[in-house]
Amino acid sequence: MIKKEKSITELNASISRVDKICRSNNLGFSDIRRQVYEIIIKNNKPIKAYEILDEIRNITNKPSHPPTVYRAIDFLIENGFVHKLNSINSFVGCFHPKTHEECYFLICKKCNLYQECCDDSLKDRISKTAEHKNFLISNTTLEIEGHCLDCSQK
Amino acid sequence: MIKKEKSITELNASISRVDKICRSNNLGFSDIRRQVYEIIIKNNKPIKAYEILDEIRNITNKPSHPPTVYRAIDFLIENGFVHKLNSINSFVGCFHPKTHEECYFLICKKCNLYQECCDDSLKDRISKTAEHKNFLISNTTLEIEGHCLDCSQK
DNA sequence: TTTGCAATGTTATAACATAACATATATTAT
DNA sequence: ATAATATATGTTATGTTATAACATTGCAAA
Repeated sequence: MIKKEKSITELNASISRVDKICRSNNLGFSDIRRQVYEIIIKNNKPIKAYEILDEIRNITNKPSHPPTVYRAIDFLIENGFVHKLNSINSFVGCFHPKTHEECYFLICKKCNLYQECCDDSLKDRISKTAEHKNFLISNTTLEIEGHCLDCSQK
Repeated sequence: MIKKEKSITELNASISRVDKICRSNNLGFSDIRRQVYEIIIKNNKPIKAYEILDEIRNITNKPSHPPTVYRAIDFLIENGFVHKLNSINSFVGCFHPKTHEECYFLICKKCNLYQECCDDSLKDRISKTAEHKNFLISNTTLEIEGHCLDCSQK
């Protein structure tokens, strides 16, 4: 998928963007929440809750427990800073929070990298499909698994 | 969603359709697999693995264990007779196995009923999106959660 | 008839997630 | 400043979902 690692600069930009959003919306962007967010976005690939927990334990050298991580994740998802990939029980950062509600993904089974694929025509098509069945969407899971160009060529 | 229960006739038709497909493809449609399939399709709503397990235990009055159920489910999914809804860790029957690969769903959060929404334009849109990113699809999860007409009117 | 294979039984445990209650920290109203 | 309130975190325990690993069974081909 040739997804280069995010630079420190990019990561910091993401963090301060989230920080700013939190300030202006009166959301507490606590140390734990920031740490979890940072761990998720630093990781190039979807990361699992217990992997995050391990990282936290490594960083802080204090006992940490699942609820700590899951609570932070909940906060981050609620506010659109992070997405859950249901098909692989993993989490990814959102690099354009608040710019759109739904986010769709391509997930490479081989290299484990992912891409967002949130184009409007797809979104429209999904809306129309739901509309046609008189269905009121609250959230959409679209996860396309397969192989990225790189991996399918090997 | 006003989804009426499947009639006995419809259920039997489904079962014998699967049976036929299995025969002609040399797939063993064993008692357990048949039972699990039947439990899934009889249930109007998405059903969970452990709920299936409970049913099996009730029916057979013998000790049954998770692997039994999961193995049957795996078989049924592999052959397109059943789908997993990743967003709610549940399973639903497929009433048109082998007619198309991917299957998309509308899931009502309130009444828990679901509908398939496998229209071609949606499928095409997804294919094009993946193509555009040079991505080779192996399987797609599209689950739209929200409220059906019935439930949104209440 | 034994060898091989597919399916199932069984035990144990891994992986994912939350309930419930205690404690701490921040905010606000007095 | 202080009590009252709300928000966030710590901690223990447990609930839920899923699989590994190995034993057993039953059937079919050699």
